[in-house]
Amino acid sequence: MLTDDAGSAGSTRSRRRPRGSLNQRVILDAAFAVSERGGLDAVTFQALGAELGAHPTAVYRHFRDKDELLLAMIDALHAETLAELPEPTSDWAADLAAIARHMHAVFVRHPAVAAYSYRTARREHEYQMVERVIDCMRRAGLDDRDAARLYRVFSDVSLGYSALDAGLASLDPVTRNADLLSWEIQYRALPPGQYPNIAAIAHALPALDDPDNFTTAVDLMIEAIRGRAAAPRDPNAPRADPAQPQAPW
Amino acid sequence: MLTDDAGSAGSTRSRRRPRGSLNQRVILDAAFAVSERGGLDAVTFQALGAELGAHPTAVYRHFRDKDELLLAMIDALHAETLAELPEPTSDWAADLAAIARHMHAVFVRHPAVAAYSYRTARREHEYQMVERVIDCMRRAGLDDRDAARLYRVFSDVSLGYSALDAGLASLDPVTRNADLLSWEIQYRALPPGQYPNIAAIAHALPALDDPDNFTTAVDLMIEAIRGRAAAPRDPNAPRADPAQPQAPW
DNA sequence: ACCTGAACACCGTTCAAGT
DNA sequence: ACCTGAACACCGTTCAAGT
Repeated sequence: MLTDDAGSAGSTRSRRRPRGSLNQRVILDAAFAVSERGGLDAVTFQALGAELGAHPTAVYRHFRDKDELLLAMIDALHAETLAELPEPTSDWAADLAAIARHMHAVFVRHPAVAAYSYRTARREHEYQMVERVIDCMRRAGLDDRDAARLYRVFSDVSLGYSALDAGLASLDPVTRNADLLSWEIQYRALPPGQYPNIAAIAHALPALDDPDNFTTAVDLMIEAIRGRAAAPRDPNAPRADPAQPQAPW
Repeated sequence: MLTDDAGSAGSTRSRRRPRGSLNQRVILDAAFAVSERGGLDAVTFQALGAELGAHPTAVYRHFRDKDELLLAMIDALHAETLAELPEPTSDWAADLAAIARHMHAVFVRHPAVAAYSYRTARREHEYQMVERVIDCMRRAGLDDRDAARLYRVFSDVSLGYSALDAGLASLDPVTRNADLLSWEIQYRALPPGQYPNIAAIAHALPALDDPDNFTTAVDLMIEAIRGRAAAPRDPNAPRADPAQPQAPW
């Protein structure tokens, strides 16, 4: 005997939601739905209210503020990546490439949120991603110090590059095409006298959004990690003072 | 005989600006001043008006809209990088590292703007940065196709990583410290049974904002570029169809 | 406990009006 | 040509009130 008028007339989303049916999961789904249509800027409390069939400020009962909602959306990206990731194999390099490729794919699929993902989510699924990358680094044969450093660098490069590609993908079509075309046309029209190197290789320039750019970056990182795992550490590199024992974590 | 009341009382920024003294240069300086104090969100037309001693909408005479202003700010970052960059030497690898390091330094110095720099500025100073990076790639001995691809990847990694670090730096102090501390504390408190690899190398984890992270990323890229320049191209890699001649750009 | 209504102090952008 | 004033359709967040 709810005041629910489902099935009758009314605009697309104005169905009234029964009391108590609002929760973080439902709100997150609504936030992604809105962001997919109009970008992250479209994720306003008013839009969420309309999408959910609730009052705009009802969301405040479930997320302290907008930042809290954003961090939950970022963690959802990590969750989606993990869900699609195949089990680790015996090949650390292949596993590392798979992690990066899947993360990139998920980010580009949800560009509006991904463009904001320089924030540390500090949530469960982010921890699990970290765990898997460090696992690869240790299996590569790196010592703790290199494993820790290169985990961080590999993750940051993958994240930063994915965010970059997502940022491009999340632009409104008009702006994005202007950015993309500037590489197809504008750069090839630059005066060769002033820009001789651009002119010389303009014929080979990959598109700004060529997905091979990212995979090449990942390949380069793995090649370099392989080299470092094989080579002995540079004796000139700064070292932790041996008089200070390692902390007992 | 201007209606200028300089020197008398009045609030910090309310000096009235003489007609005709507004231009893109002056507005850009004001925009950076505002963004340095309160982040990019603080760069509103009202704030610009107050900073300039002019009506908020006066800016519209000089920039079509806010996007146009933002792109000009990004190009200003490239200009600042170029201004601080030493002349190229005979060592392409050192030159490449210098370009990346200077760009990163400028980005972290202007974090609010840099966090938005996934946009292609399509302006003079961006062109000059591109020219210099491609120059290094060609001096490394790469053929046109590799020079073009690796220019793009190296630039994107440098840009993406710099934007990531800038994003972290541009957070308000409270939020930033929460993100930073999560690596100092939260990650070391994770259950070792569930996260064995994190636990194993937690003692060696670099800080989220450790500048060596970025330089390590640059070093890895250069090591891999050096490897590719030395090695003959992989014959199994996909190749352009030799029946299709190169476009005559 | 969960949600709504109304209010507050903001935004970017447009457009007619002033000088 | 350059700048101002007023208006429009929005924002996130707070808080008292309803159920």
